[in-house]
Formats: sequence, structure tokens, C-alpha cells
Amino acid sequence: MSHFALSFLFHTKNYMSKILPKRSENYSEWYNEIVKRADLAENSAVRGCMVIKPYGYAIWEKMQRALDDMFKETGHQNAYFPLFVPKSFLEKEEGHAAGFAKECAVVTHYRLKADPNEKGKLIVDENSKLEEELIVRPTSEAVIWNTYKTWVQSWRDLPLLINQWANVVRWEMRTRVFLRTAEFLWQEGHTAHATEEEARSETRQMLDVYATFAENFMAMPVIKGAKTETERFAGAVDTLCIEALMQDGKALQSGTSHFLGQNFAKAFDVQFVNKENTLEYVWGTSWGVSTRLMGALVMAHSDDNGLVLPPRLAPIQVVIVPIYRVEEDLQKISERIEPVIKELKAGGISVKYDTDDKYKPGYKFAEYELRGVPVRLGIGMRDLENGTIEVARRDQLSKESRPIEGIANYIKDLLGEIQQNIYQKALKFREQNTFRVDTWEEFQAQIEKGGFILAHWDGTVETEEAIKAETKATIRCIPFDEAEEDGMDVYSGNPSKQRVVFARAY
RNA sequence: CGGGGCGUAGCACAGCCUGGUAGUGCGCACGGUUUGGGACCGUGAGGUCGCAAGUUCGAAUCUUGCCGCCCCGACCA
Repeated sequence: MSHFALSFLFHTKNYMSKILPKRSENYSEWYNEIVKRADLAENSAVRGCMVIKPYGYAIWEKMQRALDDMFKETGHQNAYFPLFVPKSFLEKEEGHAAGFAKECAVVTHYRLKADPNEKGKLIVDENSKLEEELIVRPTSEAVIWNTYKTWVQSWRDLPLLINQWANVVRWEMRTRVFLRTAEFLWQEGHTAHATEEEARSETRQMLDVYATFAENFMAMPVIKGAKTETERFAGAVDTLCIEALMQDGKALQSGTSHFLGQNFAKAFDVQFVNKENTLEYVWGTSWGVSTRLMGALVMAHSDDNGLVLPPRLAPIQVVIVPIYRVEEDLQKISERIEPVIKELKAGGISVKYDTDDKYKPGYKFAEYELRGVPVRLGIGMRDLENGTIEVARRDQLSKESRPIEGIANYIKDLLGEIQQNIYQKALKFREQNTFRVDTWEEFQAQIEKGGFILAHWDGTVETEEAIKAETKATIRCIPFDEAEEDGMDVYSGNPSKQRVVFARAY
């Protein structure tokens, strides 16, 4: 016994560097470690800003591709607007200005000069002060609506369906990699329409696009709904959102779509002449998802062995690890596996054949698990003799030996099955962690345990804020698919027509 | 902005209390043995101990100031 105990103690430190913190013990440390160890991103030298590493960026690119295709299918075009927003633009829509004012980076000068007092140092050249400060965009409504004014004259110019992929900056007090960084990448759609109805349906259409993306690509079930007044986007009439449940029981807003009414059209004087030759303000929408989705992806599916990627977003869908002693064996293995690789690639599957001899197979197994590669194939001399190959699934951490004959087709199906399985698992988790609650005592107890709470709300800001103050729970959304029913507000006891979704949120 | 922690090799840390040769593990380079779940042996490279000032014969270590990072809260996609 003492021998084991001693040897365990002696080696503990070494092992510690190889295993992840337990998800159940320290969720945020577990999250940070996965992001780091799976090579998705790291904290940069710049406070609050992250470096997205190639593997992480490859996932983001897959997200971009899928979303971009969906935007194009729904008639949108990409464009690009400036990073800098003159302060006067930002001021024009009052609610908008108030909402973003306290988190803006401001450019006041355009030049540096050598410090006369200290060699090698630079100081701001006071002679380069800007007449008007430039704001680094926290979002682009202001610049874009200022531009739309010149683009829209007639009803024939509408609808205007534009999207841009860009970076934005919001000076957050506290940041977390992917979930809340000072600078982040996103897409922002900005559309203008002739009628309210059309703008409202655009708002809803894009929310549906996000939900479809979340569920079909990220394998992450979401609740669609509308934000309450307090949670609404600054400058919007209505904010719709998709809300996902993370494995620690906290909610994550994963996408928003705003109906802007005529707020920005009026602020920036964007009018068009309708068919009856009268001037009208256009109706606007804006909608966005960001690199926060990367955080959602990690927190929705991963486990104590690392990242779990849904096949549709995995940069490497299948990794093949050869197991051999001598060079000749590797050659034999390669000869047998090359046609399989070709077949997989022909089927549109991304494959990595890892012949790197720096690491042993065991190391590679652990490493690809950490990185969430959905399927791993192991093939050695024993397999060549038996005509088999080892197939390992990341989502279930299971292994089986299969005939190598027809393996490519098998894997094609398997990837689909894994995609489904990951989604079903996440859906089941959400269902098991969604609670219908009718009393305040129950509510208080349940919110401590996490999860979505469906409870009645009287529709007042006062109640919403009181609940938040007492429990830190916010109304994530007023869900679309929840049937109306008469009830009593869980806090105030006032009459209510519908349950809303409460949770503690990121 | 409050509360806590931390800055020593690429990474994780020890050394600091009680001042005197800068260390361990991982990683890295080279050579050899290994390879079906994170291999091993040997040799080697790698440091303005966060920055600045002070105390001292002498500072990673003591004092003061500053800077930065992380965690927990208040604000937020």
C-alpha cells in the first residue's frame, strides 16, 4: 500500500498536467483549460482580448461558412463598413447611445511622437487631437444607417438586405475567453424594409436561421423567444433571441435578432417614396451571432476528457492513427489505408492521417480526444492480418473493431449518427434541467441548482428586477412555443397569462 | 470599481519566512532503445527572478511605489 501511495504522490504533479480539472468540481476552470488545451484560443498580452488559434479559428470558419450560406440563401449580401464611428453618429439614436456609451473605446488622437524626456518612449502628440472623437464600433447600426440614407430613395430600393463579418469592441469590466471578450468577431445583419410586417418577418426569419444553425450544426438545442424590455437591445423595439442551457445549468444567449421599428430610420432620416409617391420612413432589423458561439459549443458538449465537437463543425472529422514498430509496417499500413482516405475525402469528409513519429499512439489518442475529433481510426499489423480497423467514437468514448472493407461508408453514416447523438444528449440534458415552478419557495430553491425555470410573470419591470435582485435570475426570454395559460406570478402573485424562462445567465 | 490570489526558463511551479553559487518537472535539441491508451535512457541548450527606487558589503529573498495577469462580485453579446 505504502508503495502505491508514495508512487502516487510522487507522480501526482506529472499526471496533473495531463488531466483536465473536473467539470463537476470547477466548471470555469474546466472551461478555461479546455479552451487552452484543445488549442482553441489563449489570452493575449492585451487585456480582455484573446488570440484565436488556428484550430479554434478553423471551427469559427466552419460556423461562418454555414451561416453565410444560410444568409445568402435568404437573399442577403455581404458588405463592409468602417471600424470607426464618429461620436455624433452614435448620439443620433438616443436609446442606442445610452446603451453603449459606457463600454466604448474612443479614439482622440491620430499621431504619436518621440518622448523628448525619455529616450525610446512614445507619447501622444497633442497637436494631433481629432476635431471629433471616433468610437471603435461596439456595433454598426450608426454607420450603416447613416449610409443607408444615401442608398434608399424609392420603394424599388427595398428591401436592403446586408450582412457584414467584422470585429467589434465593447470595453467589458470582466472578460472570459470567447464568452465575453473586449474585442470579438461576429456577423451583423442590417436590413431595411418598406413595411413593418416585412421587417418583423425578417427579424423572425433570421432568428429561425440562428436556431436552425444552433441545432443542426452546433447540435445545441435552443429556446426561441422575445426579450423583456430590460433585456432588449439598445435602440430596438423588439429583441428576439435564442437561449441555450450550458452544462453547469446557466443560460447563454447565443444569438439575437432585433426589430428596430423606424427608430434608426428616423434618427438617420432614411426615407423612401412609396408607390403612392409619398415619403415614409423605412423599417429596420439587425441580427448577430458572435465568437461567443465558440464558448457555447465548448460548454454545451464537452466532458472531462476535453472538447466534444459535432461532426459538422469539426475541422478534422476523422483521424487515423497508424500503430507500428518499424518503417516497413507503416508502409504496409499506409498502403492499406490510402484508398480508405481517398474514399472518405471523396465523400466530403475531412481526414487526418497522423504519421508523426514523434508521439506514440497512446499520446495521440489522448490528444485527439482533447481536441474533440469525432471519429478516430486505429490500424496496426494485427488489423492488417484480420482485415479489421478500430473505430473510436469521441461522443461515447467507445471503441469497436470493424471490417476494413466498406469502412468509408460506415463512417459516413457514423458521423451523421454522432451529430444526432450529441444533439439528443444536449436536448435530454436541457429537458432534465427545465422545471415548471409555481411557488416562490420552489423558485428560490431551484435557481440555486441551475437550469431553466418556466414560471409565471406578471409582465412588470418591478417584479423582474426584484426577482433578479433576490436570486440573480433573469428572464431569458418570453418563449414562443409556450402555450398561454392563466396563472399567478411566482413572485408577486399577480395574474399572468404565460410562463417565461428564468435562469442565471452568462 | 471592491475582495482575494499570482508574477522566477516556452509551460507548471519550488526557493523568499531566516539575504550570500537560481533550482525541479514537463516541453525543446541531439543520439539510442521503444510504439494496440499520454514510453524510456543518456547528453545538452535555455533566466535582465514583472518594472523602478530604497536598505545592505551583498537582494529572487527585506521596504516602498508602480505595472500586469487570473479568480470571485457589481455591468454586459
